[in-house]
Formats: sequence, C-alpha cells, structure tokens
Amino acid sequence: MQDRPDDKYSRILNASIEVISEKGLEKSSVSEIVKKAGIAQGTFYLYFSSKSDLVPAIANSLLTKILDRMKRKVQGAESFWSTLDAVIDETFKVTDEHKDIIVLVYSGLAVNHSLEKWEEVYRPYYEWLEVEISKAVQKEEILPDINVKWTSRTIINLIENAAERYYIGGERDESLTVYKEELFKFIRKSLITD
Amino acid sequence: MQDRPDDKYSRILNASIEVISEKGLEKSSVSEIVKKAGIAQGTFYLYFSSKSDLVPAIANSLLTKILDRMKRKVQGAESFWSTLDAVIDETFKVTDEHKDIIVLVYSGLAVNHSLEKWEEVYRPYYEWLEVEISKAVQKEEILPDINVKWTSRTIINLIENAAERYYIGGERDESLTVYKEELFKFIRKSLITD
Amino acid sequence: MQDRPDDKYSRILNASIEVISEKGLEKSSVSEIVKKAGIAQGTFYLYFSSKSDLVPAIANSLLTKILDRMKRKVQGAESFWSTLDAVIDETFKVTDEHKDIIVLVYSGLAVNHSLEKWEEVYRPYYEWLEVEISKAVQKEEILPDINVKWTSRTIINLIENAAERYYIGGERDESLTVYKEELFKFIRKSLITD
Amino acid sequence: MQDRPDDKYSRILNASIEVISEKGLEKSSVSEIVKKAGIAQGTFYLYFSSKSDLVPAIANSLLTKILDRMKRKVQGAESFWSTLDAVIDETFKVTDEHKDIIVLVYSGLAVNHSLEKWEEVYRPYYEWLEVEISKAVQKEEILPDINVKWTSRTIINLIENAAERYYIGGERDESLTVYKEELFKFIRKSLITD
DNA sequence: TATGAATGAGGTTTCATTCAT
DNA sequence: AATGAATGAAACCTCATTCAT
Repeated sequence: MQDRPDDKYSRILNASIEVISEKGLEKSSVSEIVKKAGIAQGTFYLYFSSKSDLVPAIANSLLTKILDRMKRKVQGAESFWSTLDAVIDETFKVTDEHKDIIVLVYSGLAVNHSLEKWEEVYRPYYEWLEVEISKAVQKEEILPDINVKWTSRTIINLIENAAERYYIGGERDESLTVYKEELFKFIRKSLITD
Repeated sequence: MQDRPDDKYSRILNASIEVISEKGLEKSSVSEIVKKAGIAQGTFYLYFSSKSDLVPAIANSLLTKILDRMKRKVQGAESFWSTLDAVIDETFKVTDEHKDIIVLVYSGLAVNHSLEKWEEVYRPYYEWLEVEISKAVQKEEILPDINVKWTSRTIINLIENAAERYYIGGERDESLTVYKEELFKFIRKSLITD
Repeated sequence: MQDRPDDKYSRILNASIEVISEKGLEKSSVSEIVKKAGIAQGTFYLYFSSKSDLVPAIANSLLTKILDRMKRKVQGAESFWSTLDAVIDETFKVTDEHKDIIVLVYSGLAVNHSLEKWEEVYRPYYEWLEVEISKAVQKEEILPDINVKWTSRTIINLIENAAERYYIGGERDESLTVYKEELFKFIRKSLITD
Repeated sequence: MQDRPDDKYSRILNASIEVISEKGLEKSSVSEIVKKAGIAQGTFYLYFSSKSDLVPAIANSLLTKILDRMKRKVQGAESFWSTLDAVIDETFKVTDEHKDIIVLVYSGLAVNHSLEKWEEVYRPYYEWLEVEISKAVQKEEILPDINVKWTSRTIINLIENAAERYYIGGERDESLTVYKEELFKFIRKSLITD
C-alpha cells in the first residue's frame, strides 16, 4: 500500500504515528495530523474514512516492519534455539522503540471493538513462526506432540507480554539479560519436555 | 473501597461498568452514566474527579472480584497442579463473562498512559500466586531454580492471554478443553523441567 | 411554551426569527443565533434538538400571533362579509410584515419532509374559520350546500396565496385595493351562488 | 433548454431530479448527483454554475412537462368547463406523480430568495390559461367583469393548493372525487355569478 | 470538453465540567 | 451532600468548488 513513502497515504500514516504516539488516539485530532502531514483537512478523508480507520493501518504498518526485521535477523540461524533467541531479542528491541504505538494499537483495536482485525494483522507473523516451529520439529529439535498453531501464537504472545511488562509496565526487578534468559528457559522447557 | 454496594459511589461504579462495557469509554458519556445511576450530573464529580478516573476504579473492582473467586475456588486444593487447573479454569470463565470490561480496562489504562496503575491493580493477584508457587517449591512439586516473582507474573499473563485469544480474539481452532489442556501442559513442562 | 418572553426558550426563538428571516435557514448558523440570543452554544441544544427543530416552533409562534390578531380584529363584526374583509386585510398585512418568516416556514417545513406538521400548526386557524363559516350558514348569509371544512381551508389558502403573490412573488399589476377587492368578490360569489 | 435528453446537461438534470426528490436539496450532494449521472465532479460545473442553479432548471423542466400535458389534454374541449375539469384533473395527477419535485421547487426557490424566478417559470402556464379564459368570456361562458390576468393566476394557484393539500399535506377527509367536485363548483360559481 | 484529486472553510453537535442554589 | 442548567471549547467531517492535467 505504501510503496513510495512520499505519497499522500504514507504522509498521513507517518504523521499519524508521530502524533498519536505522543498523545494517544483520543487526544490526537485529525487537524493536527493533517497539519503535520502537510495536506488539507479534507484530503485526509480521501484516504481514511475516519480517524479510527487509522488504527488498523498503523498496526499493519508496524507489524510488517517487525516481521521484516525478524526475518532478516533470523536468516541463517543454525538452530531453532537461535531463532527463538533472536525473536526474543528483537521483540524486546521493537517494544522498547515503539512502546507508544504498541499501546495505541492494543487499545485502539480494543476500543473500536475491532478485535477481529487483530488476528488478521498478526496472521503473517503467527504463520511465519509456525513454519519455523514445524521445521524444528522435523529436525527433532523440539518434541512433536505439540499443537504447532497454538504454540506459535502462545510463544509470540508470551514474549510480547514479557517485553511489555518490562518496558511499558515498568516491571524491572531483574536486569534485562536475566529477564530474557528466564523467558528463553521458560519456553525452551515447554518445548523439549516429554 | 466502598462496603455497602448501594451508596452513591457504588451506584456510579456499577452504572459505569454497564454503560462502558456496552459502548466503550470514549463513546460513553457521563450524562448517560449518571442517568443510569439515578443521580444528578454534578454528583458524579463528588465521587470521581473526572471520567477517566473511572477506569482504575473499575479495574480494581474487577480484579478484586476475580481474586476472591480464585481464592475460594482453590481453597483446599491438594496439589499445585490442581491450583493451576483451577486458575486456568476460573480465568477462562471470568474472561468469558467480563470480556467487555477486560477490554475496557486494558485499553482504558493504556489510553491514559496510566500503565503504572496496572501493576498496582494486579499486585495482589500476582502476590497471591507467588505464595502458591513458593509453597509448591517447598513441597517439591516444582523445581526450585525459577524466579518466583517473574514466573507468577508470566503464568498469569500467559493464561489471561490465552483466554483472551480464545474469547475475544476469536481464536477457536480447537475445543475449549483441548485449549486449556494445551495451556496446562505448556506451563507444567516449564515448571518441572530441569 | 413561551409565556415570559425573556426565558431562554423565547430568547432563542426570537433570535432565530431575526437571523433566519434575513438569511434563510440553511445560511443561518446556530452560532449566529446563540450570539444574538446572548446564550452559550450548548444551551441551544437544551431547548431545541437541532437547528431544523426551530422551524415548527417558529411556524407555531407565527401562526399563534396571526390567529390572535385575526380574532381581535374580527371581534364584533356585524356580518360574515366584514369578517371575510378583515381576514383578507389582516392576511395581507401580516404577509407584508412577515414575508421572510412565511417563506422560511413554507420552505422549512417542506425541506424537512415534515409537511404533516403543517396541518397541525394550521389547525387552530382552520377551525376558527370553520366556526365563523358555520355561523354564517346559520344566519343564512351564505348558502348551506358547502363543505365547511374544505371551504375553510380553501379560503385561507386562497387569501394567503394571493397575498404572497402580491408581496413575495411581486405580482403587482393592480393596486392593492383592486387586488383585495377582486379576491373578496371571487370568494363571495362562490359562497352565495346556488 | 436541451433537445436531446441524452447529452450531459440532461443527464445531470435527470440525476438531480432523482436525487433531490429523494433527499431534498440540502441533503443532496453534487458528488451524489454526478455519480448517478455518470460524469466527473468537475463536469458538473461546465453545465451549472452552482448547485443552487439546479433548482430553476428543474422547475422549468417540470413546468414545461406539465404545460405540455395540459395542452394535449385540453385539445378539442367543447367548453371552458371541460377545460377547467381537465386542468383540475391533470393538476391532481401531476401533483401526485411529482410531489417531491414540487415541494423541492417551492422550497428551493424560496430558500434562495429567488422567488422572482417563480413568476418567470410559471408565466407560460399563466398565459395559456389567460387565453382560455378570454376565449370563454368571448363565448359568454363566463361573465366579463373579471380581471382575466388575476383570475388566471388565482385559479391555477387554487387548484394546485388543493391538490397539494390533498396529496402532500395529507388532507383526505373526503374522497378524491368529492374533493375535485367541490373545487370545480367553487371556481365555477365565482366565474358565473354576477 | 472532461476529469477527479485536492482543497479548506465552516457547520453542527457533543460533553466534560462548573457553580449557584 | 446534591442538584442540573449552563457553559463553551473543540472535534469531526462534509462538500461545493477549483485547477492542473
């Protein structure tokens, strides 16, 4: 949708992210967004049908970015465990960088009762990890008696939640390294135990 | 906070829950809440300093209710595993019953950048599970090399997330029973593996 | 509804009439009305549910005024013919004075597809003339083989239309006196012919 | 104004009538009209200088249609009374068929303070009836002491008003036949009485 | 002639909050 | 403590119109 990052659509999207990250969805006004995007008020409505229409678009943009980074990082990983390590690492990094948007996306999708879009937006991510897990099963790195689909979703959520608790919820009783290790071990044990 | 559930404070709180559950925080108006509560517009501000002040109050009310139920249910459990089973079961039930408020609470706390309150609201719940886990460690039901505090938080989040994915996100590829079992196994393996 | 002409309701109504008379309904803004009425923007919506809600209120106010004048004028008329004369006279006067509101009322009621309210607003006027006509029939001033209800409505419309053609449509080929006489004769003949 | 009913001008005009009939002038948007007409937004302004410019065009189109029908219907009427009968009949039919446009035309012309155009649009109709009345006077069907011009206008207005009260205002206390007869008698008496 | 993306002024309405009673 | 009429800021969105192509 946004190949050239300079068309009107992208200009609006980027301005939205900036503004909304800072003030939250409800406190942000369309007029502030268009001002930052350098377009007219009415133009906004040529690309988005309403203010709340921004949220899935932002979510999608963020998830795409995350998945790309994830894939690049994981490229050439020797084992599933280094993949898992990279996913944890990357999720923590992204969460730190994009706290505000993540919160927005969570709450925004929730507010509009459009939770269904959640699954839609996340699906490529979930499916990518499913494939990785399946490969690990075949390589006998992890045990075969797991529900791959469910596990993929659970792991992603588990990691994201831990990262959010750390960066957003302010739960920093332990060092970041310890935190991530604990997480790695928790997941690993679940996957290798009979 | 209030003992008698029929004073003005509780009347407002309950009306809020009803109204906000249905329409979301932003679409709900104080005027609708006071109408449902049967009090005057101005009276609202004698008990809450602003509309957004409602959210932590609602969150607290919900969490208190949940924790009470949890404790009652777990009373007299023979092992940590039956406690865990009960927690899973109860979380799924509560999530189903209170989807709307849960979504509200998540998003509401997020919207107002008041995530700090999150930790505060959840603390009693977290701490209760910490105690249970510690007891399990002592009874050698689970291995001692875990970070109790971190694990307590992670388990609660894991269970809640699974329940939310099931009831709110509409992720129902498997039957509820299979879903819960998978979850139980996932956690159990993490706790008993060396 | 508007006993004391100084309550908020009347202040709004009068300001509306002034503003809308001058600019028409669509070109008038609520903000201009409230400014003229000396009240806050929001206060408007405590008394009228929307801008278009003004029209029936204005119509009603005008009709009430007209009917009052009509009754006062006709008081003690010796014959139906002097009543008719007075009605014609008064209608022309009122039309001249209130051209703008009359046009507004016509179009306003039309625009909102609320023509049903028309009949409602006019009813007291129609019914008053019905009574006058009936009395004239009893006094054998006019012939009995007419449909009183239909005739009452028709006469009122006939007179109003003539006045509007004269003052609003700019149809002034004849002097006002000739115009009214023509009208009087036209109606009279219809009522006395066998 | 346009002969071929399939050029852009007519396409716009017809689309306008459809759209505006249904939603009223103010609630209709140029964008909806051009969509229905199958032309581009900008093209509209090649044929009409503004939205409100549509109203006289629509009025004119309607009146032309009405007058044509009237003339055709009346062709070869033996007496003025059968002409009058036909006019009444036809007016009621047209009013029934085109209620919405008629209301629009009334209100539209009123709203824009362009009542002057009214006379202009109606003139051919008025003049046609003037001729018919004059012929009737010559044939001594009706009395000569009337103001032909005034009478023509009054009769047309009288009939239209009755029809509007019947079809638009919902005044249906009597059957249509009775209604029309009453009207016929009312006018006839006025024309034949000394 | 025809297009349709872009404009941006401007209106209606909502609603949290206040304050005199 | 309780009321509820009044406030007025501010937001969303629409839409007639323009103009570069």
